[in-house]
Amino acid sequence: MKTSQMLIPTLREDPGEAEVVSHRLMLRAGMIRKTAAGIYTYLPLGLRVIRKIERIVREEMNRAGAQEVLMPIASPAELWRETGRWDFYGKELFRFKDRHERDFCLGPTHEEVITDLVRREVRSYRQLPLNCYQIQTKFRDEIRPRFGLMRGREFIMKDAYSFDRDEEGAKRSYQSMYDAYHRIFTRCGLTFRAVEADSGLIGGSSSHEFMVLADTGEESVVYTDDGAYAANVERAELPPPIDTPLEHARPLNKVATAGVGTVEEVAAYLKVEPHRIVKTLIYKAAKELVAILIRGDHTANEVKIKKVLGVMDLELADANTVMKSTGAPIGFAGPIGLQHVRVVADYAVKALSNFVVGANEVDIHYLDANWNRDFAVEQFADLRNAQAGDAAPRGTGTLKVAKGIEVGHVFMLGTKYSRSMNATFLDPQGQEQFAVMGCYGIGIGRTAASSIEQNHDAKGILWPVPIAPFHVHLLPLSQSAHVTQAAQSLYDSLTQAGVEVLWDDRDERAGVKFNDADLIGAPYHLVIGEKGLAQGTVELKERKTGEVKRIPPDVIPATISALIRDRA
RNA sequence: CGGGGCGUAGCGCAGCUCGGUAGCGCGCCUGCUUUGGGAGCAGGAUGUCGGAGGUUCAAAUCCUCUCGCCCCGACCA
Repeated sequence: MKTSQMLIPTLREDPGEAEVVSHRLMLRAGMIRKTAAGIYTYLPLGLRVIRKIERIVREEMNRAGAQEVLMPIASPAELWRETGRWDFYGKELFRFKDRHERDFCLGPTHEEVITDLVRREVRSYRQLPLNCYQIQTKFRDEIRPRFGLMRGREFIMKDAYSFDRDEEGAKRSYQSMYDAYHRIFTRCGLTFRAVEADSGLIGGSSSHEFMVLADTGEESVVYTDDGAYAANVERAELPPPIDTPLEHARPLNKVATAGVGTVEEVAAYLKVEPHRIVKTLIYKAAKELVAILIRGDHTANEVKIKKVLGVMDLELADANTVMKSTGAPIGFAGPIGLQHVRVVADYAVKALSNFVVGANEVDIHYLDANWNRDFAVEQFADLRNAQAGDAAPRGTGTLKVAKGIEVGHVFMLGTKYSRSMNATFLDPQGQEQFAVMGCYGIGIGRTAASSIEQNHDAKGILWPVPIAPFHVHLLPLSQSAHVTQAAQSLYDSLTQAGVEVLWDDRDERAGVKFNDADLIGAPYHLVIGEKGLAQGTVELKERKTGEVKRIPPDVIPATISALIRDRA
């Protein structure tokens, strides 16, 4: 392709709206443009990358025995009402009505639609296992879309759904998708980690997230160096403390702590370590108020709290509610003397004695509080996020923390959807059974963005060969006849050899071409200049390393084909 | 939804405090020169100042409402 014939609107300056690297570079390289918040148009270069990733995904899905289908984007509310998700999915579901006032939504995921298909078409165990996938645009009206393709409201996703006769079969399907995901992200050139995850809104029993390790990631993962354990922080289970004898309890002691409310302030003011402070978080759990006790240096995990309390809705109480229920402003709540509020504490609190708590009075804290003497704890449980240095849940070692971008997620669904939608088949004994399901997603655009997060430098993108929009950027530095002729001949021979070439045929100065080429990030640049041609060579530059080789034009096609084959 | 910020030429921004001709850089168009890391000179085009209403002789500027966007927190591929 010639640059002059492609829409590649590169930007010299960073657009004001973009914060993270991948978003900035995709805009600057002319790959995407925003149409509305979280909704993007893919320009030719961006689309080429998307298509490359899709191709890899297709190949691996097919290899794993999944079949491609294409479900509708619009789906009727009835299906969603069957599983309860019409209400449960909430505001994130893009809803609309047709001319007859019937409710529809734009699909955020397709468990309902595929299960509806399968319950109609699958009668016998002989038709199972079945695994269908699609690559399609999804819609989720995210509270806060951000970071370009990283979190859009409209995005391209590969979603697959497996149906098996039994739990054993479902596990095999799950494993086969898990393995396929490994191959996909490896082929895309990403550094990633599969971690244990929570199954969230989709539901089901077990799940893994595929996390691309990058500082801009919105997720935190914990892992051990030996690789024996890796999980989303939200998910990582922390065991109860080993029963060690508590210190001798000192008398309870009230102290003035004027104007210091946060753990850091209290710690500094009273000269105690944050881990000797217990913070009391007042939550609204469904209709009732609950005090959650967490050690000062820990953070609460709302997913875990929801599970322990058995509620769906959980939010921190507002200032007024805290004032009313504890008698003091936020920052001074404590478990001692608290009325009409359940008290649930994290395991770590159980191992503490003589700690600091709020006194439910303005500017007052207690020193040397003890849970077994001064107040009643209804239950101790795992309520906090794992953090660096915690003991690993299973096996040996301590946990480390890293930031990650979730590019894929695999779930064991069990019979959650087949039951609620009555998707059954007849087993060999003629008995009706519910199909055992799994579902598997990959964010295609997010995968592209993640690659940029991991592969870029100050000048632009460094695409890995398999997903690069072009393999080679051909850069003739003059408009003279013999340079143009050399470019044409290289373009022809490379194209014939199956190499994808972007030919910068614009009448621009060398600097402009170099800078655009660095920005766009094709793995190889071919520079054709008068000087080189006079010596019978052109320059082959590897974008990533900057390494330059001067090579006679006639051996270029073979050289580049070999390089690309090695890295594909 | 809560908190913070921004909407002025294609892009990046100034002008707003203190009302009075709408500006700068880059890009774009024409010509000449130049041509290995974002050229020089000369000439030129481009604005409902996000929108609506109000105050005023006069509004980008002051007031009210509204829409959009970005950033920080609770959701997810």
